[in-house]
Amino acid sequence: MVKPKRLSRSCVLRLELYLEIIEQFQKEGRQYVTSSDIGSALGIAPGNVRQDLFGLGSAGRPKVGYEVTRLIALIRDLFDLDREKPACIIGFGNLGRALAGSNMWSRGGYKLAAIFDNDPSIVGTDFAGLRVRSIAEIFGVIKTQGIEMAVITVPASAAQEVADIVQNAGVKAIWNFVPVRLNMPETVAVENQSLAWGLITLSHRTRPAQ
Amino acid sequence: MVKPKRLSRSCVLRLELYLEIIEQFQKEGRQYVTSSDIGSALGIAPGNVRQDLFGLGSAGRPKVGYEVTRLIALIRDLFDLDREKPACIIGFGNLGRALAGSNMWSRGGYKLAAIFDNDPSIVGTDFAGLRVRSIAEIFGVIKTQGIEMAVITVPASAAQEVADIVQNAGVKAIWNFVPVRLNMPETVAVENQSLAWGLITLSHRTRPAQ
DNA sequence: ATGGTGTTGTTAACAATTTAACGACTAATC
DNA sequence: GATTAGTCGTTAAATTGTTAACAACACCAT
Ligand SMILES: NC(=O)c1ccc[n+]([C@@H]2O[C@H](COP(=O)([O-])OP(=O)(O)OC[C@H]3O[C@@H](n4cnc5c(N)ncnc54)[C@H](O)[C@@H]3O)[C@@H](O)[C@H]2O)c1
Ligand SMILES: NC(=O)c1ccc[n+]([C@@H]2O[C@H](COP(=O)([O-])OP(=O)(O)OC[C@H]3O[C@@H](n4cnc5c(N)ncnc54)[C@H](O)[C@@H]3O)[C@@H](O)[C@H]2O)c1
Repeated sequence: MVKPKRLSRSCVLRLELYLEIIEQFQKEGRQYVTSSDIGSALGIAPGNVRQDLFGLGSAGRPKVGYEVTRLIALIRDLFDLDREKPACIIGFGNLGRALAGSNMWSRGGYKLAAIFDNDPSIVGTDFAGLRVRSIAEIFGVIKTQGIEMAVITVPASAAQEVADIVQNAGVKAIWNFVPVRLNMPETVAVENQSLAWGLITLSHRTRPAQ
Repeated sequence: MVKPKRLSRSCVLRLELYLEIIEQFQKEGRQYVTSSDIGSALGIAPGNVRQDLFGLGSAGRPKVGYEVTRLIALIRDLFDLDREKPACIIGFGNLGRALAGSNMWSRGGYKLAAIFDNDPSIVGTDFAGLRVRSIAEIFGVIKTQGIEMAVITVPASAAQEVADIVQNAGVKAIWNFVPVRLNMPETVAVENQSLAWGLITLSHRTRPAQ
């Protein structure tokens, strides 16, 4: 009997890495992986790996390691990756196009179900079998298609307005790429993908010692 | 006398948020901000803010708050944001273009000094006063322009090869957007911007309780 | 001046996470 | 079979990060 113990953010982050590397092992045809396999591939202590995996309900055999398929299933279930929730992209500019074409959707969890823009020269064009729709349709489409997540890649001036609309339409999660702090109720999970972080972090990490 | 105490990752993350919000206060014409101002704008306890700021060397006055200009200067110095290090983007596809056009460069730390691609129909085109150069020139350009950071946005198949080149050319930092774990020596700071994380995290956060 | 009030700098308690350790179990070997 | 070696599950310790608390101090009103 496993309690729904809350995982720390860093643990979730590691689990995501584990999944990635384990899937790679699977591609190489391996049936079992050990905590050392995972750890050394990732620069994480094997004990740390075991403890993280411990929380998932055990799937390992002493002397042999963890069964790859079972481990993948456990992590995918933890992240709810096997339920393909409908998602949409709002703002089909450079960033929106890059995200739409990214292979990140292939891991599951969400499937791209709609794209919106307000530029008449973009609306109506096709992308991977999806017609870019007018922003005017957004409320209705979210409702009828049951869209649960919205990727926001519009200019900063429109971000809050767009967020308000999708929230009212019933979206559960927002992935916000716009450098604006969205004002949203607690009930909506907002993930801010501030790329400036990466830039600043690198600048900090390579700062010459003083 | 302040020691070069190592900051935790989450502290760095918060400090970046502080900088953002303090600059906003500055735009509004304020000269002083209190830890409560910062905290309530960000949903962080004021004491936490003070403790983070404490490590920077004090800049605050009781009853008044922190001097905005001094605080900004301290954080910018911590992150080495005032030295505009030359950076380049490699792979000028959708993502490369979105990043090149992003306003994240305006905060400083790096300035976009070169763009590379290997597609003849892209090489030679202009972007914001920068000519997209052939990948063949990359080694020489990095050397002569003293480029310190490379943003990698090429297809997965080319990522490691590109990383090896820039590393040999003397780049100190790599911002890797490709879902591939780069094999790099310790001397190079690699920041993996795996967008899949955001996706998975949202899927996890909105997972229905079981 | 003087007392009141709000905010910092700093320390201490507390909580969470990471690291270490080790018994238990499994498979292989002799 | 017994023994050995390798790896897991689990507990405990150490480290780190967060929260709370409060004295010292600066400004303000009187
Ligand atoms: N997270 C980052 O650091 C990062 C990086 C790059 C871009 N961005 C942000 O992403 C956003 C988009 O960047 P981009 O380079 O793709 O810009 P872009 O101009 O190429 O794309 C914006 C798109 O949004 C559409 N749009 C504008 N208003 C709209 C509205 N009200 N409803 C629907 N669509 C609307 C436009 O027609 C355009 O197609 C910007 O806010 C930018 O700051 C962030
Ligand atoms: N981090 C994420 O989740 C995320 C999101 C979107 C895209 N991506 C990744 O970013 C990369 C680019 O995505 P995109 O949508 O911009 O693809 P894209 O095809 O639009 O752009 C790739 C560009 O790289 C150029 N290129 C190819 N080989 C090269 C080489 N050897 N040297 C220099 N340039 C080369 C191509 O000419 C093209 O212009 C992909 O690897 C993709 O997986 C990641």
